[in-house]
Amino acid sequence: MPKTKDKNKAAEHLPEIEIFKDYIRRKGLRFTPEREIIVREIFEIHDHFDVDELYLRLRNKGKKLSKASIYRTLPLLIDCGLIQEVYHEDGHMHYEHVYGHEPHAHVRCLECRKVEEFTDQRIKEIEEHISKEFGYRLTGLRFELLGYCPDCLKKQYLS
Amino acid sequence: MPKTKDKNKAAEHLPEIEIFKDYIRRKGLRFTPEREIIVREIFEIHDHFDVDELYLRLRNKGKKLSKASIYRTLPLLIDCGLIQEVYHEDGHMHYEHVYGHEPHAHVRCLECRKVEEFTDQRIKEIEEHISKEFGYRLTGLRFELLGYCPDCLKKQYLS
DNA sequence: TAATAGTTGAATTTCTTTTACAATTACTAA
DNA sequence: TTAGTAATTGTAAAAGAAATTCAACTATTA
Repeated sequence: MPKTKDKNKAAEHLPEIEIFKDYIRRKGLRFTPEREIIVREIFEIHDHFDVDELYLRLRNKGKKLSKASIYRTLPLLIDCGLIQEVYHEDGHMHYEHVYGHEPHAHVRCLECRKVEEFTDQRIKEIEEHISKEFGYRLTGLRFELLGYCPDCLKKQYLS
Repeated sequence: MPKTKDKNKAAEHLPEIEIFKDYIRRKGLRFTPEREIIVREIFEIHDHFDVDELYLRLRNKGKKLSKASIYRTLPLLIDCGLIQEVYHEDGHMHYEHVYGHEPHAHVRCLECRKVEEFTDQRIKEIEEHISKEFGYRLTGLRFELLGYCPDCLKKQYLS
């Protein structure tokens, strides 16, 4: 078997796909080609993404599936804990991977609109505190800090 | 001057109104009756709110102003730091007061959809850390924990 | 008091997301 | 392997939020 085939094989066994398949079957749903294409594409994006970006990436690769299918697949991926809504901006929702990512916060510059990620041990501590103290079973978090980045502060847009 | 008059007077000097007025004038904008009505109503709501709720509250009080005015006023209130977007749910944005409120997190139950607030000293510590370490000037934060509340866990919806 | 510039409401538009429906297809069990 | 069934798809339409256009109005300034 040629090497390239091996590579492709490896790509087919993304843990995300397996988790999705398990979820789909547990729910009595169907693992369709459309869903597979969408999920694979999402996990090739290594950044925040939105429906339009995902749709255009697929179109550019010649995959002609409808936006309706994307809109229908996203809640499934959220439900099985693979992705989550991160923030609503420019009139639509933005998503990010969850599986394999540590809980983290986003710092957003209100001037240049850049978003940076950072982790802090205290985020987990707070989660644990809430779980134990309030009796919640936590499945996700969104943490966003808003302000102005050093570059924009330097450029004297703001003082 | 009768006591009731004093009470009303006091209500007129809400610090939020003064902050809004200052902002409006600093920007060369106008403090109109519509804006005043909207801002006063917002600060009579002591909870998260959305455009529709605000609009209906005003309607029920016989204040007939347009949703367009609400949509136009909210960004002003966000810009001067009086309110912020908290979360996007049910297809629209929800807001909360910022002025006079300590930074806090929201815990949302994905089953009963209840939202609880809590504070934690570590939230401020993280803010300070980001400010100092990354050189940001921070103006706000959103912190949302998602999961299942003890009541819903008990009801065996989930195990 | 007139001129200027910001604001309002109503209606319209834009855009995101959801949904209805008929055709199609994945899965199940014989 | 092959029906039978129930879920899924794409298309188009619908629903809904938010932004915008525009003429009438109004606060502020000169």
